[in-house]
Amino acid sequence: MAINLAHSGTASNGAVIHRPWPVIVGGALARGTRARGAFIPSEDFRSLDEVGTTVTFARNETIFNEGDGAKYAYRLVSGAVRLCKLMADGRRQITDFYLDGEMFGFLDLDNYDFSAEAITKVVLVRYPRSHVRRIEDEDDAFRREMTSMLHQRLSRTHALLVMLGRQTVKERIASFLIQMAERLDGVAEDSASIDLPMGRQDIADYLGLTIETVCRALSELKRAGVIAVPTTHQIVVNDIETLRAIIDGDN
Amino acid sequence: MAINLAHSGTASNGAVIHRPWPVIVGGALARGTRARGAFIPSEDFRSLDEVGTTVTFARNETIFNEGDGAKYAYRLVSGAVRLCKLMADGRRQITDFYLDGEMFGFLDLDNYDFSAEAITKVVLVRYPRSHVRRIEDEDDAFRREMTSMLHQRLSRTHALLVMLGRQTVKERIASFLIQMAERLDGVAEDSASIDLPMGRQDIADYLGLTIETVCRALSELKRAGVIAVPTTHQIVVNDIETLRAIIDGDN
DNA sequence: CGGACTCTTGACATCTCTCAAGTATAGTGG
DNA sequence: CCACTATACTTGAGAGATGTCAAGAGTCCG
Repeated sequence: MAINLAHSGTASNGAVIHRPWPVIVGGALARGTRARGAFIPSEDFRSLDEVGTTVTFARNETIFNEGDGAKYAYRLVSGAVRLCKLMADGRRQITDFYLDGEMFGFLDLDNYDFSAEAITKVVLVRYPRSHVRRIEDEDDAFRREMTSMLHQRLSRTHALLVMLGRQTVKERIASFLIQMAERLDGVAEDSASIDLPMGRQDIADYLGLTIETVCRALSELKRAGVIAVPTTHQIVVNDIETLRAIIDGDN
Repeated sequence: MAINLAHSGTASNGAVIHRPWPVIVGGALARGTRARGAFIPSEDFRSLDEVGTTVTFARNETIFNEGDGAKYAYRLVSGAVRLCKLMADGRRQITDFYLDGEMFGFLDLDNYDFSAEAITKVVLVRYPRSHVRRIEDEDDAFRREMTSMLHQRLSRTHALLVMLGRQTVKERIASFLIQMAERLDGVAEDSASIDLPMGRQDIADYLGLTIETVCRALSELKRAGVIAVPTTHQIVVNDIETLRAIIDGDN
């Protein structure tokens, strides 16, 4: 087995190509596609199906760079992707993570607005943007779906803006954990196990912190019994209420 | 005279209603509507003209609140507006400023995603969203314009994300000043005078800082001769090259 | 089993915030 | 038009939080 990552269950072998659209269990899609901010395709996207090509990227490989001509749009079959902005001196800000089944690269204009990198080994389906644009022109429902995705993105970005500008370290970490629990797992009633595909440095670059600060915050939550950390990439939330309380400003 | 603000020249009297579309001097609109991130209307928006109502808000008045039903879209005739997100305990993050001639409230879904407040006395034209949606359905060019505005907003928000997550105080202030110089003034060859409509607290809430930190950073630039501050709301950039160098990481 | 990488922890430095006082500015009413 | 009061801005001193540097522990993968 290659990498000890969360999404291995979905399959990282060739078989996945026979089931290109993610299977949504329960009523998850109906319940909250937008609320959860996950860009999971609806019926409208099936018209793209025939023109998709399956491609694979290794861990830490670059899928495209900021400023590149936006030739393709992508749908994640398995694995996880980070979108980032780089500063001249190497400082990095991750603007979003994409997980299993989500779509990206559909919304950019002529050039990509940021780089996309594979966090784990990644399998994705790639669609020519020219084709996407044609469908956009022809199909009202598809276009509405795209606009809706753009709104979701903007809304998610605004939430991150508040985190970076006005939240403390504890609050950011708590927000991040709950966000990931909701996106990865879905149902998080009381206790949830989160399998994080990304490493500590990625979390740090997403939350505007250093890796050491992320570690310390997680350790503190562990010490307080709020979470358990069986392995580096697995986090068990024992007490989600405390996490929620932290977000609401109870330090 | 009421308020010592930048945009008094454009007129804050009733006469402005006879000239509802901003007059763009020189080639400013053609040169850089998108590049500058200013949402200045194009021809496509004229179809809205008949249904607009002029309304006025006093300084610090709320135009709408986050979560309110998005009944109207707005175009700023004169004055300045801030969009903000509030946390339960009162912490505030400003996500964007809107200046003279720009449009806002067009892009939200059913409910506004943030509050809008008048920074100065504000004159704006208000359009019913139902009408906007109808035009959107009927007019391809208009719809494209809206999508383009949405992209601009997203791109601007990403830039702010990098500032909040990874830039130092000096870098943020320098970025802010250059951004404002470009948006308010346009041509900033060597030295530029910026008339800031917003106060220090607004700048702080935009850049994720405290008001004291903003003051200190400005004072330091003043001491170094990079800027002059004739009045609180007026900033003269003496040495834009140094500002640019600061952004690129030369501290 | 071993080397490379990632994560964790500690000690210390630095930066930004907090609290507090003083100064300047703007809007109000005489 | 001026004086007054409220508001906004500036500056200082000290506290607290986060970053930096460094070492050690853990984990992954060949």
